[in-house]
Amino acid sequence: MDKILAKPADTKQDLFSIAELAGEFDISTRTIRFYESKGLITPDRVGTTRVFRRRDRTRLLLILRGKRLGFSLKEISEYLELYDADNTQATQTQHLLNRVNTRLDMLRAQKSDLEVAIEELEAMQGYAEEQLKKQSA
Amino acid sequence: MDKILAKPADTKQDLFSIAELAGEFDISTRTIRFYESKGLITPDRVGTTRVFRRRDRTRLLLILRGKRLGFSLKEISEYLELYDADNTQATQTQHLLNRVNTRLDMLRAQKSDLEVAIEELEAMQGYAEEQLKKQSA
DNA sequence: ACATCTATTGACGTTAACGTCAATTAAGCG
DNA sequence: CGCTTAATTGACGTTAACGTCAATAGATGT
Repeated sequence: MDKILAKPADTKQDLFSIAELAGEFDISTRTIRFYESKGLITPDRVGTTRVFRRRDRTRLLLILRGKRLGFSLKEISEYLELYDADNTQATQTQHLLNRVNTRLDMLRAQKSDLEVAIEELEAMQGYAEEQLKKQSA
Repeated sequence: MDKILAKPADTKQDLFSIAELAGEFDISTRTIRFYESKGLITPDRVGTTRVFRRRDRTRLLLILRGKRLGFSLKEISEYLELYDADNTQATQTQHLLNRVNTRLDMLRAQKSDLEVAIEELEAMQGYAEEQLKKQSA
């Protein structure tokens, strides 16, 4: 496993080492390199050493959130593309809008699934609490 | 691939073949057997042929929803256990309640992640639409 | 200068969640 | 009763998403 040492995060930093980001997000350096190999992030190099800027740090945040939401790396990479789309040409903007709307539909469907699941569990919770009252009475 | 034939679903059915369920939920029969091998569902047998009741049909629904929400089969199986927990003994009910609450925490965290993602995309949507207006003007 | 971190790359291993294929067995029907 | 269709099991293949390990190169502290 990687050490979680790395430089003391002096506030307002805008360059990061692979170890810093791994420590901050609690993932392995290998995972970060893997994401790079998949084109999800594109750190600069100083010699052979990777140097990460805010952009890739932000991308890592989005990647991890995407994972928490159950999306595959492929889906996440499509999601990330939305963030650096070209907005100078109307047709490009229109394409972006279409893709954003498609994504929104997916996320909203997922949200509605989630809400149903939550309601069901809340019902179970209510039932269980009621049972406990009865049984202790 | 499996044929999507199977019996005409006479309403109020409470027994199902593997092919019917596969067709209805648009998954392969192999997947259903795989879920069984993992203990997620426990169809009856008539000879060697699987016969599914409403219980397993419902479980399939829950499994698929769990998958849409990005949970692993292992997590889903724990989720399913909540549905057939023993509620006759107070200590069991208390355990159930604890596990339900743990699940609820997970789902609520996910929902909050989702809401942030949706807001971000809605902002992008608004921005893109504005751009298009400007460009067409 | 030397040992010690830290990083890089490449090769290979691993787990989950299926799919594909083949050999059998069972069921329905004209 | 053969024939076709449907179902079962087992063996093996596959893809995604990493982890493990080894060899090597740079940077760093003493």
